[in-house]
Amino acid sequence: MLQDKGLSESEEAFRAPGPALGEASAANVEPALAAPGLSGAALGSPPGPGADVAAATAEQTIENIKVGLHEKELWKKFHEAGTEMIITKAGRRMFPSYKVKVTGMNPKTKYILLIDIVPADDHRYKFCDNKWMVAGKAEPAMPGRLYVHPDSPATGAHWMRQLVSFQKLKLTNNHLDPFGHIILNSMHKYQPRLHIVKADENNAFGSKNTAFCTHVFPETSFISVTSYQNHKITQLKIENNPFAKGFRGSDDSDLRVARLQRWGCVAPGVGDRRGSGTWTLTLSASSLSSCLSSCPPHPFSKEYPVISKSIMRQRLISPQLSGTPDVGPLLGTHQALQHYQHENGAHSQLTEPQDLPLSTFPAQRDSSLFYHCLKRRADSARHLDLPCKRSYLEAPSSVGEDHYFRSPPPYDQQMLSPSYCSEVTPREACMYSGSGPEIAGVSGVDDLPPPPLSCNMWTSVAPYTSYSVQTMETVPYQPFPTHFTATTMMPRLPTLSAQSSQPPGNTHFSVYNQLSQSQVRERGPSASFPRERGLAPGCERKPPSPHLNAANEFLYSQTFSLSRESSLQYHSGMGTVENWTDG
DNA sequence: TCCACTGGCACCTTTGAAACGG
DNA sequence: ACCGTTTCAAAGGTGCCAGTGG
Repeated sequence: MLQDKGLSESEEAFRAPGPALGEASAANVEPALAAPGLSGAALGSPPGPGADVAAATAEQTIENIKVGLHEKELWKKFHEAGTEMIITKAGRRMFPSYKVKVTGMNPKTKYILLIDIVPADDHRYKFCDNKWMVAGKAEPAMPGRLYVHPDSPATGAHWMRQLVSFQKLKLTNNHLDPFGHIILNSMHKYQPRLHIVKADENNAFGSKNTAFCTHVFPETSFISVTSYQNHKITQLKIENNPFAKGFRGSDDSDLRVARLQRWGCVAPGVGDRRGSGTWTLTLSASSLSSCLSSCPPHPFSKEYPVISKSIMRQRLISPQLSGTPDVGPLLGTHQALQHYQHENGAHSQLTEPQDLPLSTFPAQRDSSLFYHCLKRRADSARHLDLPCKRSYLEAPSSVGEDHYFRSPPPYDQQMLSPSYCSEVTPREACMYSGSGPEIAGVSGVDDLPPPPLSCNMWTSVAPYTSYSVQTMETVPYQPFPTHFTATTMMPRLPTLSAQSSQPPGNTHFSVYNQLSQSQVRERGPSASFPRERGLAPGCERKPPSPHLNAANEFLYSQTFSLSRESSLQYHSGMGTVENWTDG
């Protein structure tokens, strides 16, 4: 299902100017790729000598896949300021957009790449005193959805040929979103995760080599907002997003604002390009004129940073900002504080996020690397039979994006979920959901009844911080003997992780999964699940490909497969763990 | 009164079809 | 007829802002 559009999108992203891939990706050059006949350049072209290719690809398993975050430096900039993502009813793209460079895939094997966004914690936030503070307990999570890359499934060669761009992913706060956008709660913190699922036609889900891996880049975490709270984020967006170019200060009025700003003359009312601003003019005409005349003219350059209206406005609002004579010292102080916290591990002692700016949260994970591999051994291909997932959507075909799926819910909340489809509304936005019985079977928790599937069960997505893990600077392959989920196991690294020697920018989490043979055997027949009940016309009109269904169901099932002991797997490795449950 | 949220706006980039020329 | 380039309009992505409602 290679879509030209998606391909061009990826190609465009690959050619787009900007920071190169982060160090993490640079380090992700796989030995397999360096094998004779399989150089990186050769991946996108017909392979070299067959023997070499065969030898190289034989070693390329799911755990060898490396993912590098594109524009890592940009992400880090946002991260340091506390990334915010606008969510709207109609859906808003993420910026920076999620783009990755993938290496280490088998060029001939088909993979599905998908993203889900899970709560980073169970707090609701508010922006107070120029920093994010906890404002209470999180609201029930929105129905989890997956965004499957439109190129999926595609061969490893395809994915590795160019950047994989998820820039068309959209976020919404509309609980009844009919477009399949990822639904989030405003003022909550989230963590995007990338899943790579093996989906080769000759090796589909259920075959003995089925596996998937999950990659988490802590610097991509963000707080969802309906309007920007932090002016630094606004400014970063304006400066870096081409679509926001219209808000870059480039005319005379903004020049004047910048000039005023540089000399400490805050003059609300100037710089409004459309004349529709409502700033209160606090400077007299004479003082304004004085400021203007006393400020030296300057060209736009980095030396004279552009000051947008948003900065002006927010500085006026914020007492801390309004008295600041220059943007430089302001930002410098903020960054210096963050630097201090990082350098001294100060934030590692702060257990109450209320006291922390957003930027300090991710830093707790920045210095740590989580990596795990789990071989999946399945002797049955029963779950290969993946009928069309039910759809609760009656979206027009033009907007029926089959690359959106429901995201796997957390294990613990699934178990507490009410019955399936009990409160499904016609416009319920989940496009395709997974199925239940096999999921329950996979869980391996035999004493627990299969969780009745319900849309309600998706209304809660556990924070990926539900389980703590230790710092792991090395990334050994480590088989998981028991049930495992990528959804709920996203670790909150212990606070001491900030003291790790691992550079923050070099780390991300990778989780590799593979079911045990016995687990698959215990799976009940898929047919036992009433999939077709409540099937919406939209599903029939545009059913997802079996691969996408499989991806969804696979991840879905992995969610259910978590058992308590699985979280203990995080104990293995280096480092210490204070506690394993999120208090 | 506060503040999260919404819809409309202007500005901009992107995209794709049409027009044009070699 | 084909191909490559240019032009242009529509579509869509931005942040801003006044208004709304809980």
